[in-house]
Parts: sequence; C-alpha cells; structure tokens
Amino acid sequence: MKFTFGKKDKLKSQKLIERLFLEGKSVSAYPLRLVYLQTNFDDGSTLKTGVSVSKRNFKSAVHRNRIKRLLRESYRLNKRLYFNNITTSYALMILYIGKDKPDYDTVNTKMKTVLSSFLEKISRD
RNA sequence: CAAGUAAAUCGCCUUAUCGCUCUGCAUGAAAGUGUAGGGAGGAAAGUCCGAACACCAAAGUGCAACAUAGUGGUUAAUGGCCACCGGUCGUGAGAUUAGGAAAAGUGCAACAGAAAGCAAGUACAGGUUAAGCUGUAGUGAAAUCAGGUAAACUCUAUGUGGUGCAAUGUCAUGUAUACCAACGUUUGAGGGCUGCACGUUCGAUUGUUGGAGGGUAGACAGCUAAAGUGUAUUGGUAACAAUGCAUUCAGAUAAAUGAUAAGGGUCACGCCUUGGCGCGAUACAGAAUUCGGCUUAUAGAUUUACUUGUAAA
RNA sequence: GACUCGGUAGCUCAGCUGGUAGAGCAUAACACUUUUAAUGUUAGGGUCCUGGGUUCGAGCCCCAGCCGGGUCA
Repeated sequence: MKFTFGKKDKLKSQKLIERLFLEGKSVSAYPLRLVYLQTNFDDGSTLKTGVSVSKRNFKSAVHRNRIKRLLRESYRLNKRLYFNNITTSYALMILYIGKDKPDYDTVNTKMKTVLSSFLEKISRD
C-alpha cells in the first residue's frame, strides 16, 4: 500500500454515510473519534475514509479546512502501518470533536492511538 | 520635523520530501500507470442592490404593495459611480447629506407656558366709552404669521410580472393514482408558481386540508472565452468611452488547491552597541452559475497629492 | 442556495401609532419567630445587542452591522 489518498479511498456516498452514522460503532481518543461500519464496495477498494469537523465548534471555514487537511494528512501517512494486511472492508469516518485548534504533532499521535485501538477492537469481535 | 486629510497599490519568499484535483498526450480490455501543464481572494464573506442566463398562463388588465427622490452625466443595468449647486461638521486639506410637495386633505407636539386652536389671554407699561387694542417680559425646540413636522399618514413624479443553477434539460434507479377523517365537486371543483379581483385557457383516471406512511436523493449537460485580463494611445474636469497590440487564467461536489523540515524577508521588543544576538509576531480570510457595484473584516508595508503648526533658508 | 422571527434587570417577559423604562421570580436589609421557611415592608440592580441618521427629544422611525432561533429540496 502506498502513501496515497485518492478519490477511491474517500468516502463520498451520502447514502453510505447516513447508514454509517445510524448503524456504525465508534472508538475515540480525545479529540478524535472514529466511526466504522463493515460493508462491501463495488469498485474493489477495501477502505473508504472521510473526515469531518463540526461547524458548531469551528465557525471559520479556514479553520475547518485546516483541521480536515491535518486529519487527512496524518491518515494518509499512517494507514500503511495499520491496514496493510486487512481483508474485510470498512467505511470509516474520522471526526474532530475538540474545541481548540490542534497542531500536526498532536493530531498525528492521536491518530495512531485511535487507529490501533480500532484494530484491536475489530480483531476481538 | 510633528500632527493630519484624500486617493491608489501590495499583502510573505525559496528549496527538499510526501501528497490532492483538473486537462492534454502515450500505454492498457479495464482499473490504472507514466509524462507535460493549470489550480483561491481583495474581499472568494455578508446576500444589500443591479444585470446576464433559465423556466413559468397569449408571460393580459386593474387595484394593492414595494422601491427611489436637488440638477446634469455615465453604464448592459442600478438605489452604484462622477461632476456641479444647496445644507451640516471641521482652523484647514476635506468629510457628510432620502436634498420633491405643508395654498389638496387627515393627524401629531411630553414638560413648561395664558395660549402649540378654532378657543382663550399672565405680569408690567401705554391706551380707550369699552375691548388683547399696542409694546415689552416670561415658558419652550417652535409663540400670532397661522408656523413646524412628510426616515407621520398622504400627494406628485419615475420604476418593478413571478421564481431562481436546489433554475432547467436528458438518462438511470425506485415507488402508493394505496389507507383514515373533514370539507367541496359536470349547477364547473380545481389547475396553468404571484397579495386580491377580473379576463383567458386547460379541465373529470376528482380537488383541498390534516393524520399515518412508501420511494428517490445517482450520472451527464447547464459549467466556465467572458459587459474577460494586461498594456499603450486618443477623447472627456471626471465617472467612463473608443481603438491598437498581447494573452487564455480554478472548476471541486462529505467538496481539491495541502503537510512536514530547513533557510530567508518584514515588523515590534530586549541586550550589547551601530550591526549583530535573543525572543515574539507575520493579518482578515477559503471559490461552488457568472458578472457590475455596495457593505463589513484586515498584522503590516509602499507611493502620490494636499492641509495645519513649528524652525531654518 | 432562498427566506423568516427575535435580542429590554441575574432569569421569564410587558412596554401597540415617539415624551423621565415596568411586572413576576431572584438578591440585600428590616419586621414577625426560640431559629429557619413562609409572610409583610423597603431598597439596590438597565450602555433597552452595537454604530450612525431623522427629530426639540428615539426602547419605539430609517440605514448598516453583530449574535441567536426557525422554515423550504
């Protein structure tokens, strides 16, 4: 798996996102929360991931964009370490639930903990 | 030199590594891969005006409603902009200004005051047969003249059909013209997107409201070459216009335009001291159909013109 | 994207066509009571969301902004 995060790896279907929030389970490591749902995709990709920041906590579009870019970047760099040997398909949504603007280091370390706890949880099930 | 006024411009840079999105070309059955190039703003914001464009009864008539309000110009258009006149503020450069009509009518004016209409008349002085008959004072934003007030109703002039890219068209997927209640309906219900009326047209597999539910919410076009941008000349006080030359400059859709590291620039502060060191800051803000304006936010930097004060020549 | 409603005391709200801003609850003091609660009397508390304008005078009228609700596929 490469360090890429292209169109096929992004979660885009509105229907699937609705189902994800209705039926999905979640793990969290403040200020991040990961919502996941086991499913199947038609185009052959194993994981589809989206990121989201609440408009309630961050009014400025610039700040929201900045946080989403940080989340996407840290997911892109870390996903090879965790999902290289994964077989089942999942839809993921990573939410930022904090109220302060983060820097890259905290997002990166928290991303690692939330991904590892996700792996632990699905291997237990 | 100090303080200020107006107008205009810019608003971080370089390198390395790893990425995102669009377009062209090559390759491939396809997914993709390789390669070349493009990729946020002066406000992209607020959605306050004006248009383009699209659809909606022949885009009908009247009323209502709303907007604007000195004069002239400018523009595709405007409630924007420019020039001039008048008012207000400032020593000044300048700033600001919804600035038509009170002899069409209706209303309003607290407190004070005799009185802010339709009825009266305070104090002092004068004056007369008599009398608010005359003058002054006093109250108040305004006091005998009928005035003020229209960002009070109103009148006058001018303008406005409605809805908005979630418009609209094509394709795909799925379904319920079902059920319950009330009211109405070939004696014309109801629809054709408007607040009302009229007119016109369609019109019987029946309409409206409420309840309780079912389904879709994908793709493509619209979608970016345009009242475009830069520059020069000419006309005009100016807004702006005309002509020549050059140029092609985002198109995403849970929504790209980035992340990390190093170095530099600019500004403020501190230290030594006159160019180094340290530390901090580097704004407001992120396209979503497209333009022209307006309004609001904005660290800091630059340029031009001018005013006032002080000093020197 | 298109519309619409509101902002007044610590809280919930009045204030309708402009003339010194009120009510209830809450707070404080006093009285009553052995004490508290309840009750009674009194007092304090307001940039009327912000900034301009019209007016002699704006909570109210006009303009611009800020904040918070709600509706429409």
